[in-house]
Amino acid sequence: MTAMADGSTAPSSPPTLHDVAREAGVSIATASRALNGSVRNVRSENASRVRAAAAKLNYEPHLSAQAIAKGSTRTVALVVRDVADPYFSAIAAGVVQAAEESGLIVTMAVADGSPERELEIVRTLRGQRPRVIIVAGSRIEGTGTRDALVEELAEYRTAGGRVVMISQRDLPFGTVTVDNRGGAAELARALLGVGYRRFAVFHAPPEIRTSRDRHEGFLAGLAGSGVPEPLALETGFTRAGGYEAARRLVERGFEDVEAVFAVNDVMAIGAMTGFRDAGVVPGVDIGVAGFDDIESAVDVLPPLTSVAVPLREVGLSAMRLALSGGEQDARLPVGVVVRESTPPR
Amino acid sequence: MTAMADGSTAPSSPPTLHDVAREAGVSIATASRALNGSVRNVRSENASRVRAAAAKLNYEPHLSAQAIAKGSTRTVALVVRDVADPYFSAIAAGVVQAAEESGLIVTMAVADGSPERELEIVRTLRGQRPRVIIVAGSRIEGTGTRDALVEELAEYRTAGGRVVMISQRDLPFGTVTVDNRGGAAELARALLGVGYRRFAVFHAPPEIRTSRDRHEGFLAGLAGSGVPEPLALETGFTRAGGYEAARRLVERGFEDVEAVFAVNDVMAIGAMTGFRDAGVVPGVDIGVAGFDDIESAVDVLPPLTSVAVPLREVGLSAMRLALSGGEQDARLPVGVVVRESTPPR
DNA sequence: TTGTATGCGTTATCAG
DNA sequence: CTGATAACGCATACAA
Repeated sequence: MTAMADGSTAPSSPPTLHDVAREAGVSIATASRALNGSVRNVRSENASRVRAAAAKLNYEPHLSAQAIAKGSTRTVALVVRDVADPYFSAIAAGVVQAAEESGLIVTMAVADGSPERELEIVRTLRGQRPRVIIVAGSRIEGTGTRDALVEELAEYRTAGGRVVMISQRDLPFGTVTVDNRGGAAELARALLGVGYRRFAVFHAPPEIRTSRDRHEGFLAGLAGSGVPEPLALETGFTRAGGYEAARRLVERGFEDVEAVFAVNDVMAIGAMTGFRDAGVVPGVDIGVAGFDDIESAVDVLPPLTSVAVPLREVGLSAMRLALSGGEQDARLPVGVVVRESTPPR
Repeated sequence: MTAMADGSTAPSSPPTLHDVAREAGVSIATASRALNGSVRNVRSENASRVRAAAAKLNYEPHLSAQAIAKGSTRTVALVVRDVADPYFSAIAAGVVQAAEESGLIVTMAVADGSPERELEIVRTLRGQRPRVIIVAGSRIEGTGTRDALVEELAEYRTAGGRVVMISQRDLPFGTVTVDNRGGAAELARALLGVGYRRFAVFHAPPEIRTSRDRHEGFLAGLAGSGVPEPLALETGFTRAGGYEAARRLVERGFEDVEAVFAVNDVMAIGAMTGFRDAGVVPGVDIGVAGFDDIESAVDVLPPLTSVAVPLREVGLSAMRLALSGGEQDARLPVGVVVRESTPPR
C-alpha cells in the first residue's frame, strides 16, 4: 500500500505466489507445494516459513489462475427461474450449503421463465467451465429450445462437466425429482377421504412439466372414485396466477366446486387471497390445497393443506448427485399434510 | 468428440481460441481481436470467418483465462445471512438482475448469522478477485470480528475492489440502507393514530443493527405521546423467534399489551401464528405490525401492517452503487402500510 | 527436497 | 491489418 502524494493509497494489487515465495526465501514452486499440494515433499521448516509469509501478506490464491493451471474450476453453476420464489430459494439454500461443505463456489443465474433465456444462460455458463451445472425449474417441454438445450448440456458433459436437472426428468441427465404424480394422487385420495367430491385444478401451462405431473397425478388419484371430472383452469405458475384463477373461478360461478387444488403453494396462497377478496372464504366456502409445503403454508389462515416436499434436501441431493458423478436419478419422497384449509365436509 | 473402442466418447475438452483460429485460418491474435476486442482493427472478411468458426465449434471463451490475462474478473460476490429468507432472497434477486444486465456473474455465499463465518467467507472470497463484494445482513456490531472484517474489506478495496454494505452503515464503505429508524417511527405514530397505546416490541439481539435501529425508531415515534414504555422482548431475528416471543408474551400475561411491533415481517408472521396457537387472535385480541412488507404480508390473515421496503430495489441499488464506484450512500425510502392486523381501536 | 522451465487459454505489445 | 511473442498467476513434469 504505497502512499501517494495526495495522501491516498495506490491501488496495489493483491500479493501473488511470487511475493509469498520471495518473502519466504524459497522458489515459487516450493511455495506452491507448501500451500496446497504435496505437503510431504517440502521440508517442514520451509513449509512453515511459506505459511507464515502467506499469512503475513494475507495471500489468497488467485482462483482463476489455479483454474487454468489445473484445468478445472471449483465452481457450481445454478440456474433457477426466480431467486425470490420461496420454492427456488429453498432449493438454492440447499445447493449453496452442500457446495460450501465441499469448498465449491456457487454462481447463480436467473432464467425468468424464458426458455430462450435459459438456453442463453447455459450457453454462456460454459465460459465459466463450472464443474457442475444445476438447472432447476426449467420449462423446456415442447419448445424448440429443448433440443438445443439438451445438445448444449450434452456437449458440456462430454467436456467433463456434470449436469443435474431438478424436477425435469426424461432428459438424458442426472435428475433429482420429487414424486409429483404420487404426491398429487395421494392428496386427491386424502381430499376424497374427508368428503370432497367436486374439484377444480389451478394449473400452469402444460410445458411446465411439474405442473402437468401434479395435475395428472391428481386426476389419477381421483380415478375410479366416480367423482366428476375436475374443472381445469390454466394460469400462471405464480402467486399472481393463483390469485387470478381464483377470481376467475368466482366470476364464472363456482357453486359446484368444493375444493381447489393449486399445483403449488404460492399459487394456492394467492388463490386464497383471491377468493377472500372476492368474498369467498377459504376453508369455509371452498377448500384449498397446494403442493410444496413451503414455510408460509402454516402461517396463512386457514393453514394450507399441501404436499410436503423437502426443498432444501432437493438442493442438497442435487449437489450430492453431481459430485458423485451419478447419472442415476434421485427421487425424494413427499407426504400429504392435511390442514384446516380443507376441513372435512 | 472422438469415439472410443467401447462406444463411449472421450471427454474432449472444450474448443480453445487456438482451435477457432486454426479453423478460421488466421492467427490466434486475430481471432481474439475479432471476437471481443477492437473489431475495427480486423478485416471484416476475417472477422466473419472467425465468428463463423467460433459458432461452428460452439466456442465460449474461458472466463478464467480472460480473467488472468486481463487482470480482472466479471464476477460479483454476494454474501447473505440466509438465501431462503424472503428478505435476502428478494435482495439477491435485485442483485442478480442488475448484475446480469451488466454482464456480470454473481457468486453467492451464506454466512448463516455467524460473524466468524462471515469473516472467513470474505477472506476466501478474495481468491475470486471479484469486481465487487456485497455484504447483506451482517451482524458485526461489537464483536471482535468487526475490525478484522473491516480490515479485510479495506485491503480488498485497496486492491481495486468495490465494497457495498447493505443495511450496515457506519462502516467505511458504500452502503445502501433503508430508513429503519424513520420508518419505525412513522409506524409508531400510525399506530398511535388508530388508537393503540400499550405496546410490546419483539426485537433481535442488539448486535443486529437493523433490529436496534427499528426498535429505537419505534420508541422515538412514541416519544412525547405519553404512552407507557413498550415492553421489550428479545428473541431471534427469524420466524421461529417471532413465534416464540408471542408464546412467551401470552404466557407471562399480556393483558395490558394492545399491539406488538416485530422488527421484521417474518418475525411478525411467526408471532401471529404463535398468538393464534396460544388462543389469542391477531387483529382482534392483539394488534401486530412488522417491517419489510414482504410478499406474504398480504396473504396472511389478517393482512399484516408493515413498513414497505423496496427489497429488490435495495439489491439493484447496491449493484448500481458498486458499479458507479461511489462511496456515497444510497438511502431508500420506506412507507407505512396499515392493514387489518392493526384495526382501529 | 528444491528449483527451473513449461504450459494452461487469453489478452496485449510490438514489429512487420 | 496481422502475426509472433510476452505476459497473467499458478501448478507441475523434469532435472538437479
